Amino acid sequence: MKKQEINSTKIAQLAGVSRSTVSRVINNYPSVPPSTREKVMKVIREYNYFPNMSAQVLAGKKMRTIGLFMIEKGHVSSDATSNMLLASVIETASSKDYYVLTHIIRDSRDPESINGVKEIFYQGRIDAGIFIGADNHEPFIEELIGEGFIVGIVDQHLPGRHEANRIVYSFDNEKGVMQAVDYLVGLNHKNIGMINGDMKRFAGPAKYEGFVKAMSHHGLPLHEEWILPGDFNRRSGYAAIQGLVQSGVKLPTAIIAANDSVAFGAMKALGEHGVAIPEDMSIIGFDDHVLSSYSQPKLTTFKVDFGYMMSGLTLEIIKAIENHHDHHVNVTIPMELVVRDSCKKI
Amino acid sequence: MKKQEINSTKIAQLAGVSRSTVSRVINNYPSVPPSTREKVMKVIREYNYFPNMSAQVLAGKKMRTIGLFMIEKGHVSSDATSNMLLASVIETASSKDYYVLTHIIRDSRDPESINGVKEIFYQGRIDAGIFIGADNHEPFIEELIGEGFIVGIVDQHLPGRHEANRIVYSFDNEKGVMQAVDYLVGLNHKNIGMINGDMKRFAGPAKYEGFVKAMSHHGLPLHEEWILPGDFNRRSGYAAIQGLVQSGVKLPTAIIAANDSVAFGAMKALGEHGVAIPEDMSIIGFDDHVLSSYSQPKLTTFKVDFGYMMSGLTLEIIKAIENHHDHHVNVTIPMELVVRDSCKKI
DNA sequence: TTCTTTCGTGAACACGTGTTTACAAAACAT
DNA sequence: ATGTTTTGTAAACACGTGTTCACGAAAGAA
Repeated sequence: MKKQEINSTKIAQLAGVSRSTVSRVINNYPSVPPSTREKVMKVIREYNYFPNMSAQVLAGKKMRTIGLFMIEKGHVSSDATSNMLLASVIETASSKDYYVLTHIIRDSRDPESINGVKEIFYQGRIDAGIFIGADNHEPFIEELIGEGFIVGIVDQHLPGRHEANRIVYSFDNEKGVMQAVDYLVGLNHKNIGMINGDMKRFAGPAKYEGFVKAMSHHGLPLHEEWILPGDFNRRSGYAAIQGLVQSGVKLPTAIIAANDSVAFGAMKALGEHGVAIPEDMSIIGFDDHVLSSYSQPKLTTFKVDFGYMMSGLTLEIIKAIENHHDHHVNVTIPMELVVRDSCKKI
Repeated sequence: MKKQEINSTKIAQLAGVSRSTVSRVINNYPSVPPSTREKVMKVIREYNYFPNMSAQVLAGKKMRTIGLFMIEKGHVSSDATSNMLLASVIETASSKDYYVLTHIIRDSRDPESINGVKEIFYQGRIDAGIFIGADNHEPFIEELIGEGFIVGIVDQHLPGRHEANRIVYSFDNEKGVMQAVDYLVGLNHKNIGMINGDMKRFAGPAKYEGFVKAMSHHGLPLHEEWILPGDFNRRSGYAAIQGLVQSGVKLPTAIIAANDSVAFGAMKALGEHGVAIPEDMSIIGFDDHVLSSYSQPKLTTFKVDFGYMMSGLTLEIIKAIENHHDHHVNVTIPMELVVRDSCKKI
């Protein structure tokens, strides 16, 4: 392990200046004249010298590293989405000369697991952390914010919570569902049901709120038996329809699914019961999953720009790191209806 | 930014011992008696103290961080595979208390791009790096190994290259293709063609070697016009078949594709020309892509265990980091034939 | 020319930790 | 009771860098 033997002292000796001057050259101090600067730079380039990061950080500089924490509650989300989220964060960070430390949280209720996360922050491995897939108001995240760490959260919204160092980016789930209801009403639907997602996550309650508001706005009654629980998974969509059919109640003419996976599950169950889509039942999803344009029929859904979201969040995080004064942001991003073949005018 | 105000000196004062003793407690020195240890640990826990990583590294400890470099030559590989590779590395590293810094290399021929990679190594941000998607004998990787950095490479094989600090894990592409030929010969095929992958990558030449060897072993002639170039992408499989059909030469009765994507492209082109699979043409792929069991017909292919590969590679990398003596490994992993519906006895 | 200001740079200190050295106190052996 | 080993801990140094402070040299002003 003979590497890393070159340091700023050696560079200083070779260039015939003091170590301070080397440091000034590296950090672009204007006081050093061009002749000296070039003399030092020549040696630096020749010896492939890069300042040691640990020493720089110890001396007060930033790590230039962002932690990316992906919370995966049981369900393995090995789909293309998390890949895109990750790529977007990495590329955006990279463009600002920042690095990304990726970490997977298998179970955010396991003390051992969250201790590992706290360790990363307290050890000073990262300047800030981004959490993906967190429940609303996850205690250990609140604790980190309370300790003064900079935290970015995706798809979460805590009304009234605008503390320093909390950067929140969310999609406008509420307005999305309202738009979905508007669209279905425009197709003459009056009996509209919903399969929601996990109510502990932000998107669940938000979508519920939107549904209630929109139905009330159109003067339509709310049938409790058509508001089905789910957890954002395909299986839960399947189970919701199964339960609904087996309960024997009249079916709605349209269903809003919390996301495309749920919609796929529901479509499978509906197919098995001989309910034709969109002839007998219109269905609308969320997220514009890659498979949505391959399903049978092609799924009408809402397109959400994950790349835009993560890029914006990452830039805001970097701003928070570099600004001394405390920084907080709460951005809501609209989604866009993509009309395909799963809804029909009645 | 009031955090991180707690350090080992404070802990020492609060526990009524010297800073050295605190350090000894943290690093599990046997010389400190249980009473003292407990006294110190109590304060450490109470104040949520974690040693500062930068200071530890500066004092000689390891970063406990592995760089994961994903080389993406133009083609965006946003598929499930890279996600699994990443997850496997992170989980394995995490189990040994190591962290992963993920970096995307958009173009490994761009000097700016490779300078960014070198910077990560030379700054001491990582103890070792893993490269995914590298060409054989990529110059900047060789340079890093030459500098004494620990490097892990996936799916590469440089005969005779067993230098220290080079950890190579590859699938046995050569034997895989030989097995494929054996299987097809067992189905009475004699006219066997191949659509290969990028010859600059390891898997390309290895598969070609295997093909030549196996055909010769069975005493079958090598038809040069049936050995088609490709680059591991769906499009290249499509183009290969298009070219073959348009050239007017007699078609083989079976084709070995470099991977499943290539096979899918080939199947699409064959379908467009009215060639039925497997009736008129048998086809066999590699990698057991998630879509392979959904294609029409379901694709016979070779299953490769990426998780096993990355996990093994990561563990070996950690061994190299922690062992003082130089370490090198070159592991070849077999693949397993998965028979589905795309090959037929003639 | 002499005094003042600007410019350039070296010396010294700080950051937080691991480790080596040295030394006192306790335990043991005679 | 005295000499010897063991045990536990404190003080000092090292790691590589950024930054402050002070000071000499050069440039400008009177």
